[in-house]
Amino acid sequence: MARPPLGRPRGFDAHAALRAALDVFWQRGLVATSLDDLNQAMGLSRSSFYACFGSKHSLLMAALRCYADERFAALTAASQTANARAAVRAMLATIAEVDGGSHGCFFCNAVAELAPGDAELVAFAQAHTARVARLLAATLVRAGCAPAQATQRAGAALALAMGLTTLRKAGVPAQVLKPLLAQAEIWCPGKARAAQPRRRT
Amino acid sequence: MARPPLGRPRGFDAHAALRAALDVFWQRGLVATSLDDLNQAMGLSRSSFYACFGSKHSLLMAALRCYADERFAALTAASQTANARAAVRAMLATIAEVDGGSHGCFFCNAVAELAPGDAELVAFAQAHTARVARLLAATLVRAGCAPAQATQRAGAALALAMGLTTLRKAGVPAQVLKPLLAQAEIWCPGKARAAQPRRRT
DNA sequence: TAGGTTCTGTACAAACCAGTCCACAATGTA
DNA sequence: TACATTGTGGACTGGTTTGTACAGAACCTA
Repeated sequence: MARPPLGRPRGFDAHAALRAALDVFWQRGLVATSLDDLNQAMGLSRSSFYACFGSKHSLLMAALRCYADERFAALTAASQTANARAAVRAMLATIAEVDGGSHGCFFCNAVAELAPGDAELVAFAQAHTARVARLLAATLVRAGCAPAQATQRAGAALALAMGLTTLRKAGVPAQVLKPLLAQAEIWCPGKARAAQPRRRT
Repeated sequence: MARPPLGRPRGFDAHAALRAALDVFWQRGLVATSLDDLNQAMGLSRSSFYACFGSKHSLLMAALRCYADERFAALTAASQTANARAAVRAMLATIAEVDGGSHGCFFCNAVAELAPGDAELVAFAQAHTARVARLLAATLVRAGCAPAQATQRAGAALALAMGLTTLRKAGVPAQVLKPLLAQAEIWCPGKARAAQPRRRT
């Protein structure tokens, strides 16, 4: 077992090609990107492309999975910050990608462009959304949030961060958006906020 | 003045056709929708289409403006609810379109699919986003929020509501999303919240 | 070196795309 | 009725789309 591959070996790195394809998809949009665009960016010919990736749609799904897994890994790392409140903050900043360019979140873009018409994509999006929400809720609990509230607060915080990526694409500058993320900290218990002076009116 | 139009009158209602086109764009995606799709839905031929709308892109922009204006009118109506807190709630529900289908928000979809490559769309998106945020901030102020904080809270609430539309497209059921909207009410001053028991730890 | 296996460049096919053109139909005015 | 003006149906164009076919190159084993 662990046989060396038979025949002529590939002249390219499939994962590097996938990353290149992801960038092109991200920049130009999913439907708007043609196979010629992709092959040019990946540096391979039509036959190599089809032999390796099968079709445009399966390449798209592979790129989406690649992106989502990368982001989830970054999210997991952020969630392990010692200070739980800082971990929540880091996670939300990671989701919102406020320091990224103005192309928004690739996952959100894919969902907005293809759902609900693409069943495979919706199934993946559902699963990915769920795991992110779970991780965020767990971190909120670690920050002192009651489990019963954590799910809803995690969902709201996730929506807030995702919405920021859309606002970024809509032309709102990053420096305007960045402070908005701090508004989510109101869902983290255990800290006094000058912004919330009254308890009851 | 007010001359009767010369020559043969149009055999269709341009605004109804625009609405039909909007629906097709919304359902299938912007780039993925072809002129044949559109003309079939609008019930008109290629020449009539080009005579009336000029190009696919200008039809798209017209549909987007139509949609945005309709939503902004609904938002304005919601903002005039007597009770300011209820007005905020109604505005957020309007933005999130939680009771709509699973095709999300057409405006968000358009931004996600075409920005930042489409300068005309980005310019419009920026302007529309700004007017919505302004209206929301003003309503927050009416609800008792300090003007200095209202802008940021309005931005955060807007992002939350927009994010919910993306989550909806990602396959999260509406009944899960709907209660998340209530989390935004934490930004409305003047109400006791059982969810925020401690002031300091 | 010989043979089996896998990659790759190019040509090709069939469908689809946005947009143009033109003959003709339908209207108002004189 | 004759004419000017505008809308409409359908054919047409030149280009692009995704996907396939095939001949040959590159590699491993024996």
